[in-house]
Amino acid sequence: MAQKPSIPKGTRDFTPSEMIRRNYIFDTIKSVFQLYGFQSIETPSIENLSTLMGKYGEEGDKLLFKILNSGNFLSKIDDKDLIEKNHIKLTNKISEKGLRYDLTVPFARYVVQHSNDISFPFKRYQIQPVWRADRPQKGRYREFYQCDVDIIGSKSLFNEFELVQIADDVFNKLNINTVLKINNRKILAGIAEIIGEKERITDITVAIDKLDKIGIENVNSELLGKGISSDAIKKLQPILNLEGNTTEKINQLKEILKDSEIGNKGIEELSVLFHNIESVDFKMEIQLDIALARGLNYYTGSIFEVKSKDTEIGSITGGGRYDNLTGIFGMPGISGVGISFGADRIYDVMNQLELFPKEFPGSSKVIFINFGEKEQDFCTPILRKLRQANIASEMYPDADKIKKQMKWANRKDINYVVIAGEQEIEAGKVILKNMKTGDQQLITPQQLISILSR
RNA sequence: GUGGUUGUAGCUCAGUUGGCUAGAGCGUCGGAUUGUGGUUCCGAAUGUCGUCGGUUCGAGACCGAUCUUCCACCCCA
Repeated sequence: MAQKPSIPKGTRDFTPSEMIRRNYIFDTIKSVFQLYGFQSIETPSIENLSTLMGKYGEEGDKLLFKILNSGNFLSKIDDKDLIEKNHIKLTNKISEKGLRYDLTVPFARYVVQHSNDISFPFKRYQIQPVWRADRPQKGRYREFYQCDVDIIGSKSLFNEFELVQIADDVFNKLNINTVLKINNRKILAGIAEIIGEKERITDITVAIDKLDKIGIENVNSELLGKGISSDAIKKLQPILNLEGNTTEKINQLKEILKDSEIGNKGIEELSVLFHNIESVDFKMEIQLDIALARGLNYYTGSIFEVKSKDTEIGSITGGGRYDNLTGIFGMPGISGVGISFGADRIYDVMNQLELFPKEFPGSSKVIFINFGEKEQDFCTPILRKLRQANIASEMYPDADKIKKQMKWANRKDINYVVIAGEQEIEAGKVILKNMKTGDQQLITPQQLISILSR
């Protein structure tokens, strides 16, 4: 072998046994989505950069994978631009397409583009890979799958409630212990307003998002470093120190935010959502978390995040409401809300906690040992009948040594082996061997089908 | 993007202050058993020591670059 081939940083190959587990996650999530009446769509991997840029904040733009224009992309570039080395300016001229960064923005684009064919509210799910030019770490990949569900064209908070139930269902089915954190962007906006730093909402939310991780002292010093007035930081302290259950927190916020119109709106929304949540039993823990901010710029109302309680992997699901994403594409006044399940992180959590079922129906139920041409001819019609009876079955393709064939069957976790050599064929029968128990019996092909049908 | 870290057989990893022919376990393959896997026993194969360059009589080990891994920051699923 010359040079070993490799794949780009932050990407992965998936082996058959990994795919069995990944598909288990995808299938579970998909079945829950369908249970709630969502329909699937797909969009292209690449979008026009004009669609993607400016939707994820400054940081997001940097993390977009950009695709070079075809042909001689330098032919129309001024020497001046090259010498200047302004990479942002130059990038705009040599690249007009990029890999999608999430599924929500392409979805908004899709909705605007297909608005004539959609009857709102539109409920869609979408399971596809996304790409981010981030530096990889554990649980952080450059190519990963998101499983998005969104309802667009409805302002009702019942949609938020549905999404919370979907999250609970998914993680119950996957057996993952989770906590769902809920907050509302309008409350964050209200807080910024009340403390007199209305314009600095992004800096403020980014800082208090770290409260859990770095503690109140460090949050304060980060805010100070960002140029937030010490007076404002002082006013923020009681908010960061909110305690009690959800109702108590909401009541305190009502008092704190009473002079902020947007803050009041946020509290009203939260109250409605939590009222709904209290009407149903949930297995996951659900909490109001004032410190939850979420980085994506387009959220305007409810925001969610789900964390696994038993690992350090970080958030495995996130989402929120966006009031004007379609507006950017020329179709204002359409509100949407959605959440996104991070399949790869869910995989990592389940793997780490050994939550995958022990046995998967990932392989054939039965395999025919191949003794040679004559025997193969004898088995072929039986094999066909088995498949017509919906029994996953296969024949080993070469007349290799029995030992090798048995070993191969064993490694593929195939439960039954059919042995039909000269003696069996003469009797018009086959040997069925149970690989778990080692038992074997001489039976007719008819009996074989009825036994395996059970 | 900033700072650090890692790379030796298919996999997990040893390899002393630079010194002869680079090792182990697991797996793979062959045999014991030419019609019976998973257990047991016996045997075998496997490496441009990530890559390129440098220092040295001599480099898996030291230096530089590059790629990759993981970690922190940033940000996020």
